[in-house]
Amino acid sequence: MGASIRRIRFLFRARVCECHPASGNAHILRGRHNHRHLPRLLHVRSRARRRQCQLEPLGHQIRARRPGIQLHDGALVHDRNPRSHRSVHRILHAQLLFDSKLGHRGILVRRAFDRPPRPHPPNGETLTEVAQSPSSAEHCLDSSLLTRNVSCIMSNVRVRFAPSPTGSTHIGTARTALFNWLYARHTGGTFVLRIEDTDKERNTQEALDELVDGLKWLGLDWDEGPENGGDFGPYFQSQRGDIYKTYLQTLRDSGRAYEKDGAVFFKLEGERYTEYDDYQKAEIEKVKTQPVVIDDLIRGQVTRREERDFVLQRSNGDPSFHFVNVVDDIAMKITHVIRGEDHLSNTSKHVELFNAFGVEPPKYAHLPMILKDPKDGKGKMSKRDKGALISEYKERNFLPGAVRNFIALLGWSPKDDQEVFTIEALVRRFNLDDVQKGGARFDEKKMSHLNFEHMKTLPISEYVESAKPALQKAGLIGESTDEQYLLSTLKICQEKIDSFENLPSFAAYFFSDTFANNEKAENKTMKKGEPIARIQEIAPKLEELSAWDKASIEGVFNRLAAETGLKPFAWFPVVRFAVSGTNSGPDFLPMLEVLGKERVLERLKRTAEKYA
RNA sequence: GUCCCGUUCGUCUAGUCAGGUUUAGGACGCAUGGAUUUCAUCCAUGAAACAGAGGUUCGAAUCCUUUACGGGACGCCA
Repeated sequence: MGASIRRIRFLFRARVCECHPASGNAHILRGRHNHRHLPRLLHVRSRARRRQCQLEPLGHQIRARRPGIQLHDGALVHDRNPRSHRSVHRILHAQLLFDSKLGHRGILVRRAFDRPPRPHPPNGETLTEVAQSPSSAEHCLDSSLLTRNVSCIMSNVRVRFAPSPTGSTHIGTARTALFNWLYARHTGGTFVLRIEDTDKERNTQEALDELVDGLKWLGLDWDEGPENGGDFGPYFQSQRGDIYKTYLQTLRDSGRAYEKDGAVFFKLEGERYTEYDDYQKAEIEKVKTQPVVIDDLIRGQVTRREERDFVLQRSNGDPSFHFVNVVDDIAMKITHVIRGEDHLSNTSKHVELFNAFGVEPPKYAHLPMILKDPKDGKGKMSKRDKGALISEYKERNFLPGAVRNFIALLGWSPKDDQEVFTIEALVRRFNLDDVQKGGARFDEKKMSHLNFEHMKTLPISEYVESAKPALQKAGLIGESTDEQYLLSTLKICQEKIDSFENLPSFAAYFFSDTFANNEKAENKTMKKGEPIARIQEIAPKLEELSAWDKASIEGVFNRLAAETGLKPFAWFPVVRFAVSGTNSGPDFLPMLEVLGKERVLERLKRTAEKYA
């Protein structure tokens, strides 16, 4: 057992018989898809389902190419190539699709480990088939199994999030934190929070508090760092002065650091010359160094050359960013550095430092920038741009899960059609391989949409809790509000309203008798036809009702409709307007039921008098 | 200015590494229509992209060259 899979190729043949409405002819869609075409496959499936056609799987094969993956009875047991995570997901995902969506039994096909990877496509290869029971594929997908298997190999992963608390927490900052956290959780590694507060002038306690609050709000925790401690502390750079002194001395001893104008500089190796620099507008000393190669998990190999000595310690005695960053990464045994692309050009400095210390640099992953809305100008998103601050979403009562989901999708893609992710699914699926290279632009509409998707699936008890702050802020609920009434109100609002921010205006009339009338709705319903007659017809019948539930209320409207020959619709808008002051809201009958007989009758009466 | 990174519908993206199954897929947004019952909900349908030019190839979104455009860095900020 334990044959390693060398090539994953997911082949699929489907026969879809669809009756084309125009021609009336049945025709056949036939497709063979490799693992890159999962979306296509899903599309065919959903189209078949929509047309109520039959989808007939003709068979499929999975072959694996990537070295270092082993499948053992369908389970992942070994993985040493980081790129192969993606492949593993594909296998698992493919099986899920076949087992649960298509109702087809998954077949895993693999071939011997020692076969040459070429030619492609392989002709006439003998494939060994290993039949999988559907349950075993499900078993593969079980997150704990995946996490456990991956973590036992990758548990040496140590990533850090190293913010500088100089202001409000920015969405890009939050994303860097999230990606680091996801990578740590996905691999079973360690997530370190390190505070880069070497600039005493600009760091504030408030900013630090906000940062910590923001991370917690997003559901991110850290294994080592402030509040939690750890073996590599302290985790505030301002408290690590002695460590930096020691490391600086090492560089001085080896002749890689020198003092000039009271500051300490790093000494690059190579021939020195002076040149006029157009950017500095001055004659500057430069060094002909050997280029350094940055091994970037997202961008591949990036070659860059550092040509000027840079500061390690400022003349006031404080160490500089580049220096402390590298020293801490060494001292904290960081294995992967995941950060914004704006650091890519700094990385050559960092690699030079790692080399000077004789330490292997970590793996780098430079995330694409989040760009600002062109309306707001050009360039990367800044703290002043609309929607840029995490605190803003918190204040606007966005769900943290939705915000997390959205920023995860800013630069990362699961490679299939799924968009709504729980935090567990994110951990399971996240991978640096699937991070985009190009910059992403922030789309507020999509953020709201995702928020709505999360709101819809929230269990009602959590929904109520999440809704409370917004309602309280608007003064609609208080100590005396009946919990049961609140719950039934929110239950009928949940599927209709797309943000808690809009909830007060949407549902004010449930909690207060003094709601405003929507002018447009008033013109539409009260200024034409005979609205008062409709109210006067229905009110007495509703009053007679002994049981106040949806069915009984519906019965009243239906009976009246039968008597008068009108449709129930003749009364609905008028009654809705009378009780709510608008023409939109939750489903009509449940709304009346929740409002209660007393409120409904009172408001009908009030409206009839007002418009008489 | 120098160096580095990037570029698929308006936006987020799939497909690019291993060229052919693609009529370039999905989602948001937009438009139109529908849902005995309003609607900010739901459903259906539609418009909408491989930045340009060369090359390699039987075949290029995919490989190569180049131009354009966008982004980043160039601090005793982080």
